[in-house]
Amino acid sequence: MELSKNYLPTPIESKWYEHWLSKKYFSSKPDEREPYTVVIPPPNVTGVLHMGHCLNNTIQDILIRRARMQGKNACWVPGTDHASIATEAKVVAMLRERGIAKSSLSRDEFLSYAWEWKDKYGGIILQQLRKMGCSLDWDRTSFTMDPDYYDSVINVFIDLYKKGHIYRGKRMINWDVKAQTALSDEEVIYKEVQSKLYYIRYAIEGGNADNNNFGTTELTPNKDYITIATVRPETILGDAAICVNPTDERYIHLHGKYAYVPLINRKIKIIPDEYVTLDFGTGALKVTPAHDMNDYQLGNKYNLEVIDTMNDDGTMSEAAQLYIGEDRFEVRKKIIPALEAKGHIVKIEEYTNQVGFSERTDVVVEPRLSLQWWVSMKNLATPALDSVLNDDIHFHPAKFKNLYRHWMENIKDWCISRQLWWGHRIPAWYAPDGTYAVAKTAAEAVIEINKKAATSFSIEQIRQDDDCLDTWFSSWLWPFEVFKGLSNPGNEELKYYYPTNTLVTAPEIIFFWVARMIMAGHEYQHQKPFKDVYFTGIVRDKQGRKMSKSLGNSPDLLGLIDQYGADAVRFGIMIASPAGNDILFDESALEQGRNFNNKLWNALKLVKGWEDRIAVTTHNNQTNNFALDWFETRLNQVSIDVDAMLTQFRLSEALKTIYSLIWDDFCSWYLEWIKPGFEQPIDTEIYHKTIGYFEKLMQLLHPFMPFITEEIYHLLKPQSEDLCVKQYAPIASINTEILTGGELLKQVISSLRDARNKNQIKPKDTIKLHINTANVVSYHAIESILTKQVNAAEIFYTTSSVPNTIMVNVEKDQFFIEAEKQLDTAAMKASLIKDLTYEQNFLASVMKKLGNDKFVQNAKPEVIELERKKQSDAEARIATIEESLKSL
RNA sequence: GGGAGCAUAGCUCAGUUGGUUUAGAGCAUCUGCCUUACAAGCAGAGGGUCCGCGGUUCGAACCCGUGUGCUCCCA
Repeated sequence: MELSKNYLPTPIESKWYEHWLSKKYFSSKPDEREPYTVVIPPPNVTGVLHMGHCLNNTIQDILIRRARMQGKNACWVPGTDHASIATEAKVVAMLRERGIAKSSLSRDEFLSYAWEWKDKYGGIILQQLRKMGCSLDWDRTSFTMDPDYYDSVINVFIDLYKKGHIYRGKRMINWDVKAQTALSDEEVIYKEVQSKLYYIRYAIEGGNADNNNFGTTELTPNKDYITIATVRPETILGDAAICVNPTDERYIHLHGKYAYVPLINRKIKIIPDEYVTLDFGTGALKVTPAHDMNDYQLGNKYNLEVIDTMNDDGTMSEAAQLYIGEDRFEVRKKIIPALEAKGHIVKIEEYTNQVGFSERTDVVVEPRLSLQWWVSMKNLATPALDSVLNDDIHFHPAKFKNLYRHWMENIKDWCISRQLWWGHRIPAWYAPDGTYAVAKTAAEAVIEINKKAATSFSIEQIRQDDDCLDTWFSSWLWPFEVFKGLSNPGNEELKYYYPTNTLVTAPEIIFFWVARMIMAGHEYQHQKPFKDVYFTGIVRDKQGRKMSKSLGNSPDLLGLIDQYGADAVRFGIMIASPAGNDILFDESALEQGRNFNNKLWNALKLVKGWEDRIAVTTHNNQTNNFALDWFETRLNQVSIDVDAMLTQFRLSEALKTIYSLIWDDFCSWYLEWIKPGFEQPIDTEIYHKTIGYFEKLMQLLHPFMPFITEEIYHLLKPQSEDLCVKQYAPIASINTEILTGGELLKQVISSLRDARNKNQIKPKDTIKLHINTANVVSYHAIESILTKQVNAAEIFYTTSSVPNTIMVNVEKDQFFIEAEKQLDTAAMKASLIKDLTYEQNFLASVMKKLGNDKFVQNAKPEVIELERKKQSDAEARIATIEESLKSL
């Protein structure tokens, strides 16, 4: 069979994915094996695959494939999130393109468009995950708005409400006065606007200013009046306080005093708070809790009155006292002359600021207080905090424990209502008089309402809440609801798969999602949802910027897979991504992955080329035994190391280790050592053992690069099973002596090659090698490897220096290279002196330690022992070098 | 404003409870090679004040303090 020059991934990848699917390797059913469960962080149903998904899902696939090969029942559950805000925004945009305004549609009409859209475009991302080789159990695909799931979300809302964990409360929202609807933050577009900054003076209680006529008397600033600056003068009618920085010397004497709001003469307090910046405006801030996010916070802190001066349509309300029923911008125009007439205006400045506009109607958004639904978090947080602090749930890396603790200890209540239609509709009903009830159906609600209300209402009179629940209010149920943990409580699958094993996610959603899943797990299953949480980093571009649409720096992942192959992409993203660290994505890592594929492919080609030349030989038996023993030991050692790394979630490091085992140890050393000469036969034992090693290497690498490893595994020899499900064999204990021998051999070869290089001996020119060693026997075992690797014609053993040769020292052994080449004794001497200096300095540092009484008294005996060994080794090396120098 | 974290080779990062040969890897760089698996390759080499300062210790990249610079999360 003819193998292509380079590895061509595309046809091979689709072939194997289809094969694995047809064999149902990814599908899992409860059985007697130990389960290993991972639930996918459900991507947005509208999403397309980006680098973040690629990283996250590659990691999950590595964990799942390894578990499967370890004999566990591996179950990886796929699915998507309805992503209320993002999806609704996309549907609205799609409708707009077709010339349909959301406001012209009924809720049901809008939702039917949304479902249509979801069925058409939703879940593309799941198809894309197949391209990456993800071994998900597709029969279990879930969606957060599946009928059962939807029901469970509503039931959880009702349950938490009944338990007293859900309540209604006020919150600042973005209000669109034209559409008369609340907007999510994402629907507000900030634009730079040329505004005016008005400086307005307020009379201070007990001063000489007449709030109704400032112009009449001589006034002293900050005694008779205080000046504030604002871009929204119409809101002064809602002022509840004036705030100054406590360190501001201009106002210290005014703390706790009162001032009067112009035009309406409301008495308001002057309060100190760090929130106010000293150098903006006059350093005095008017506080209007009903109409500004930050002022509302201040209002809460100081228990200020909330005076809502605006109606739903942007006109002034009765609470404003003046201009009732007139539009906010009209009032802004009118109020200035009114203030001027009474002498309140000090000056008016030009000012540029950011103003929020409605994405839908392009009118200025009004921050406004509104009744929203909240989850009280304190009780839910306690068990969720404990389970992480006491390591019932392990975070990787552990540094996120601190962050988690800090947040959970200062947790704030969760606002769960969203002014959207796409999502789980809040199961609350309102009667015209404001009485409300939480219930599954209108029929149940009307009964509840009539119990509470003064008059009796009919079912037609009550109206369901228009809002939907926050997306996270459904995804916090994900780890158990994908097994129908709520819709079918205590079922067999839930018992078998839950708690799941590992959650792989990004640290930026530790609070949005991870913490809340832990809470929901404890509340509804009385168990943690997962045992380990692996936090990935954020994938950034080469310059360290976040990937974003506007920067256009997100690579086209499917294009990259086409170009480099999925294995190469998986390699590239994993090779430098330790847990919790951001990844700077660079296409050169993908190239490295592709080159690695190619290296594997070529190693395969080499080995396949021997197939027709297998023979029983005695030739070089001893030498080849050394190569076999050494590589087998090395393979076992690395397998043990890799297993330990993966257990500790050090995935990147494990991959690097395997990469180096294959590229360096297997290809560069082992294969070169056993490679027969041109058209020479290969020993049958060597051949079959080499095939066996190659198989084991493919098995070790398979979780990281599933496609090429499966392909090579089958090309090595006819196989009765697939690598994908081949079980790892237990590893024999290892003989470290042979590893030391191998290291010495590598070092000798490298040093001799270096000497050849430096002395400009051409690769093709042979040398005669003389070895002065106390260990002749051990050199016999590696003699033929050495001969081949340094291109020696002959090897001699000697007990003294050989004149007119190039001298090389490795450890305690001396090597003399005899070549047809003029010797550069000066260079040789310089090199030896450099070595000598290094050794002498090293010895000096060791002697300094050993000469320190306190070190000898305090250090552990094994540490002292080690220092003594360093000393004797260094002394021996120095002696060897000095001897070489003398003979020059 | 509140909190968390990072700083080691040109770049990206390891360095596992302070001692394992005066700090390791990959990429990049330099030198020599088209050697019958692979130039997407082979063989070799060079490159570090472990951010600055102070402290603890027989011993610090690692622990403590402090300064500087950067990043992220929440508001």
